Amino acid sequence: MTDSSATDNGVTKSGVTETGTGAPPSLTALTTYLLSRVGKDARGRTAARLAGRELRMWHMAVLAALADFGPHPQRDLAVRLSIDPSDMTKVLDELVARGQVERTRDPHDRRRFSVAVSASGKRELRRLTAEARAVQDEVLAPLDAREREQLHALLAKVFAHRYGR
Amino acid sequence: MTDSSATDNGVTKSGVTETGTGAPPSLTALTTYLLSRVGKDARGRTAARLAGRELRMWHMAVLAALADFGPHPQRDLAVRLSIDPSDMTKVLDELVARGQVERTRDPHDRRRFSVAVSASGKRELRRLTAEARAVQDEVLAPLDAREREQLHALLAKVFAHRYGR
DNA sequence: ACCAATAATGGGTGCCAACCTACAATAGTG
DNA sequence: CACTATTGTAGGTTGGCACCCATTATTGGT
Repeated sequence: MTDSSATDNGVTKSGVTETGTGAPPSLTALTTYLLSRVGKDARGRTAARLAGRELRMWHMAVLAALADFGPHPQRDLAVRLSIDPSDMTKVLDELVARGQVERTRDPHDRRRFSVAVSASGKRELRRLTAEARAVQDEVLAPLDAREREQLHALLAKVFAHRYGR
Repeated sequence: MTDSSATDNGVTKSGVTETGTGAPPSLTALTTYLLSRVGKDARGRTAARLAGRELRMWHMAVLAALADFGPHPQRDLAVRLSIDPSDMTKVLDELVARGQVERTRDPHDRRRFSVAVSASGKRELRRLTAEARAVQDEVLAPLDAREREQLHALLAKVFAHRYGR
């Protein structure tokens, strides 16, 4: 209690500073800490790659959602991805400008747009997922195939519990 | 290729909108996607709790580092945690104001501060880790003890590969 | 005694994600 | 038709995080 581990870091007795370099064990002991560090790293790396193609995460998410589930009313797309409708507008503006999604008025309700991914959008999505997988290989480098499966399964379980239906 | 899964979401034929609600499979298939989503969630929740105590992540990291490794020269502390020295100054200002860390001039090099955690700081850290563990229980709820160990071990391996030593 | 390097600080910048509000067009409802 | 709700849009705010630079005090070297 009085005595912490007390390495008495670098108190420079004789002038030489020996700084430890690792992360605090009381943090790395937390699974959530590792989770957020590694997750942030992964996110950062993929974001960097997407930026190389002038895109951000939401663009990819939108393309993926449309490719996976088919056309959506714009609003429902926002709901599905839990993004603010006004932000969705901006993301779609950009994707439309690139010709990667198409906004068409729903004739039965002219307030609504039906949003669909174009052929070019699908191609883009394929490129993006390729990049993402490359990042994945970087990040999961120290794990062998079986370990990767395990990790994926565990995360999927956690993910499904809160976000999956 | 021509035919996506095409659920033709909510095209409102008769007025009823049936919006799917899950995340796109082509994303959830990526381990890095799960990693960043779950990680972000974990980070967000803990951040929220810390905010309840008027603190942010860096404050906790600093307290943890000092508790784990003993007093640091301020600059080395910044290096260890990979934070900009000027930002470290600000974080420490706040912790000092709360009486949770102590800045004392190193008598052998009066440019330097030696930073140490106070008793009150250690108490705070204990509260914070308690909060963090609570969050962890929320997030990892669907996993049993063995699965949690597995997950932790896998993440630790990944983490160590880039950040450790 | 002088000079170059270093520690800490103060005061910025830019970026991004999340959120919020007001508004115009359109729809359904009594 | 009058009224209310909904859709998409425009615009702006906020908070965090990561940087970066100029300045000041102090050191160590020569």
